[in-house]
Amino acid sequence: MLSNKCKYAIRAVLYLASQASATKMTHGTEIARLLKMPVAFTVKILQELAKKDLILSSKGPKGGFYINEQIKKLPIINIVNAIDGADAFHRCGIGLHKCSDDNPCPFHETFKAHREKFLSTLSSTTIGTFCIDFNENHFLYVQKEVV
Amino acid sequence: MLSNKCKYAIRAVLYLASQASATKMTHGTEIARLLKMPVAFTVKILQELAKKDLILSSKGPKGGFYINEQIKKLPIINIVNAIDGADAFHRCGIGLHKCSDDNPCPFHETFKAHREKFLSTLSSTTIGTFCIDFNENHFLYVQKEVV
DNA sequence: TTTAAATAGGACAATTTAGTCTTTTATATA
DNA sequence: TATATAAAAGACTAAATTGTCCTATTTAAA
Repeated sequence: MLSNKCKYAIRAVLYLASQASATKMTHGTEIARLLKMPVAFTVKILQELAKKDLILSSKGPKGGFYINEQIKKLPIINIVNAIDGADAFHRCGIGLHKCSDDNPCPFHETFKAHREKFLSTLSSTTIGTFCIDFNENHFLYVQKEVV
Repeated sequence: MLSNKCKYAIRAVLYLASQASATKMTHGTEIARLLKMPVAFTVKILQELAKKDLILSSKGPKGGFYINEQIKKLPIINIVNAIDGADAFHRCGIGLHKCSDDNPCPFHETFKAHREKFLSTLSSTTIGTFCIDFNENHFLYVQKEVV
């Protein structure tokens, strides 16, 4: 459904949200270390998110990435759209491009229902929802083991 | 959710099901051509399915791939398990390996609920369900355009 | 029995995704 | 102002996925 890159992006933004009460910045390396994600790749993703105005950044010492009130109002789906593209949630479950409501594949109904529900949750949940203390919700973000 | 390879596999098996009334064999190249899928890759997938006893094959002239009554009883999920592995339907929506019912990520409930629904459809729908005439249901299988 | 048509098997190539490294630019602070 | 720290940018590398190609084996039928 979502690419690894996109999953990393969501986790990183959720982390930034958890730090947002202090309007504190965290640099990319630190975020990657805390969330146990690949360092250089994480920084790349953060830079991409910043360029697309989904997070904010500041260069130099004490710099890093952060979010503000405006960004807290954005839904999580914006991250998905920015990283995986807007059609990530409109593909047929068995890969038929011509599959549609009018021309449904055998799994169209059930698959669409699943996809749409997940989509609607991502659309109605804002980044601000996750402005809760990181330490309290550690398990939400951190990959404790790699499979 | 499913890899391209797996989607090709499902479409190929659905096609074989549509031909099963005549217990007719179709060779790999023909299946690929009819379903507009990459030829060599399709044949590879068919061979893999045959090796895993999800379809039957016969070498030589007039040979090809086909299914029998026993195979018609198998659920579609068996194809997914054979190609993508059994855990394809048990991964967290945002990639957290430690996410579970006890330790749910923020999207756990909604994602799981509908993933399970899709899984259950694939588990309860047998290959035999698709033993209907190919020509009548052409649009189900054929990729009419490549995006 | 020869031939041609098909699967079986495995090496190989291309593409996409995932990830690193190096250099440049901006900025806080000593 | 000098220095160190961090993002920005882009080239590069690695791994996984998606495919192709070639050779061997089996088998139906002329």
